[in-house]
Amino acid sequence: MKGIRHLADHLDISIGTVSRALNGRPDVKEETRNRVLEAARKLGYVPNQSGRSLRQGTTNIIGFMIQTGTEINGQGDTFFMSVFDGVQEVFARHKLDLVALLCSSQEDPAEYLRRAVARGFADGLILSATQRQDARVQLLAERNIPFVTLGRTLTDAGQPWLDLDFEGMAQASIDRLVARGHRRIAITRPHDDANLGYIFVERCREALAAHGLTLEENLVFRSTPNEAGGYRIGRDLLALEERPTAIVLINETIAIGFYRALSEAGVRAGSDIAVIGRHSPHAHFLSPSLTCFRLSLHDLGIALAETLLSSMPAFAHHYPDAPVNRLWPMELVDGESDAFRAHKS
Amino acid sequence: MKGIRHLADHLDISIGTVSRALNGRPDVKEETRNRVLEAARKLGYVPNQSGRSLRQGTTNIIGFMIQTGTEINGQGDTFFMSVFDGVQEVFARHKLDLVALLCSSQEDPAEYLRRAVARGFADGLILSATQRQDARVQLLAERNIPFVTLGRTLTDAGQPWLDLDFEGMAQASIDRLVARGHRRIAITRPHDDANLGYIFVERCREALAAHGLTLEENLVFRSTPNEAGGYRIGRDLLALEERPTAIVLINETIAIGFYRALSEAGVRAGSDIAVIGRHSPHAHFLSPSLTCFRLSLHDLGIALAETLLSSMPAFAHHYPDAPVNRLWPMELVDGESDAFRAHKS
DNA sequence: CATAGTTCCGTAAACGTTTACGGACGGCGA
DNA sequence: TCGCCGTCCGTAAACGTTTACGGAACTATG
Repeated sequence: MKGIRHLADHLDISIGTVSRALNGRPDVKEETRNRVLEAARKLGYVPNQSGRSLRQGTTNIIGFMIQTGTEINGQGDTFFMSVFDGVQEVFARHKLDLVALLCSSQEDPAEYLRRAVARGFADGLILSATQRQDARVQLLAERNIPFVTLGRTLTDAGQPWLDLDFEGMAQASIDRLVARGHRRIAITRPHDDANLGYIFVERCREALAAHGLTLEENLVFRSTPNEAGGYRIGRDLLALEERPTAIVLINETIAIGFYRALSEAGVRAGSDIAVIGRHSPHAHFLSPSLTCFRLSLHDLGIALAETLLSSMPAFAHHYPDAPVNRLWPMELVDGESDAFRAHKS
Repeated sequence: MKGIRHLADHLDISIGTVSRALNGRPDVKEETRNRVLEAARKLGYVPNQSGRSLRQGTTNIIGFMIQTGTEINGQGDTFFMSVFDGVQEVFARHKLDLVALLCSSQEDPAEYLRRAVARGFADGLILSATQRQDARVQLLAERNIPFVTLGRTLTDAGQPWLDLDFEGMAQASIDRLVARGHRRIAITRPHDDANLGYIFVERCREALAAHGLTLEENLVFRSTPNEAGGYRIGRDLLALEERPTAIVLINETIAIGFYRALSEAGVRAGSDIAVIGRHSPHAHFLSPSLTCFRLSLHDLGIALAETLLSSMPAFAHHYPDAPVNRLWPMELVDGESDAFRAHKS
């Protein structure tokens, strides 16, 4: 015999009382409760997940969906590891468990998600790597599953979202570079349909326009969000007849490949071209160090968790004034890579 | 009304038949089965996870435990994403789902695991970031939960494991460097109790001894497995009175920090010191490119999955001759960083 | 002492599945 | 015609919990 019945027999009380004692119900004598808790600890009893969630229709599990294989999320492992840690800090307070739902690169993300929620796997979801048109959003909204997205989509259904402030990044980058004399500024965007690319490019365009400049389409580089993509951008940029004097890199890891391409051509960031990128653990350790936009991933995770919980009836009262939608600011950190000043033409 | 009962009512048959039809039992008429499958598809029916696993005591879920927060796993950016993808390729054939069990940096890994298995969360486990003494191994062995570890421990309990061939890496690195005239060779190891550190150091020592050389203790650098750790190693190494002429880096990401430290001192890998490291997506894109040990992470994931399944009674017959323990070979890929030859003294 | 209220606990139903068991039905051979 | 076997399906129990309900034992109040 296993489970709660074992515990009940051992203590010679009924399973109902055991359950009530463990769940902190008021109608159980304090002494009895202590006996139960003690025995549970000693016998290493932990309630069976399936039994519990079958009965009460809730799993106490929150799923963070990520897509495996590389080149998809556009973020490194360390990105998610840090975010996860922040999320869990909040969830721990509510006895919620975080698991990562891993969608294989072989499977359609929306279909994967449909299966996961139909099985009743999780009480809530966190979605990342949102595409511009993202079928997952509508799916969850229809099913009334609480969720939050890391990244806006065009198909938002009123769900809470957080997103990095790419508008702010675009504005600040362009402003700084223009102030330093740059007129021909290259930018990058992801190769896929990620919404952030559209947002970033448009805001760069506007920011340039505010300075009386226009965004040249051949200075918008599209690439996979990895080192190879950055290398490709570097090669393409260097092959231009008229090189831009500055570039803003939207992804974390592409700087390394970009540097390599420069290096092969004897060009040096900071000396021959100004480079602004995104922070990652290696940003400070490149040579020259990367001027980049940084954010606290841990705090981002905390905010994600709080936003999600505030949309779940059972937890909302703990987070009365959590904002539903939030642009997460990034901080411009000085490095050596943007030291190059363009001559006024 | 929901679930299988809904489906049964809709088709005007009993729930037992529906279940049998869906699960591919033989005792159901082909025509009935097709009607059921069709209706299930149309209504989007997916069996409830809790009900199913409560009844049959199995979840069809395999958990891959990883520890969140950074500096813990000691792997580079996309390491896990690639491994996951390989694992899933195998699991998909058996309708098994892979989820990542995320242990917060605030929680004791063994305690976390104890809770997870007691709740009956997963049918099997994959453990990574194994420490030299790892309480998780004994825990799972006692409870008779099928599992495989990525990394050997001293407390192995006869469970299947896979591990990278750090012996081979040590041997090949030392042999190559010695053949190129190096006599004073530095090596690195993780800061924590990870078993691979012990293995690697000892094998390097042996390999050196075979060439009549001794491993100097002050040339063994211990560091966190990240860029900052690599930077620290570089600084410490450059501060030595007598610098080694070569170094072997055991972690993936430390090369970037190491390069930075060199760069600040006007020293260049490949020209002034020979560097051998571990492959990661950025290895080819550093300047100079990193001579490193590479492995197929996707294939490693496949092997992990197969090894695990071969130890699970329900699946073992599919993998009759999967090796229980396996040293996974790494391939030495030429780069520019080890071009430096030491003068014979 | 009678009554009402409170405190605590046992009983049993319910959650959504799977599956052992048995029954209905039809085909077949003797 | 009778009995047997095979095919297909319905019935109900079981998995491990939680929780509504009711009842027993006390306590308080009059």
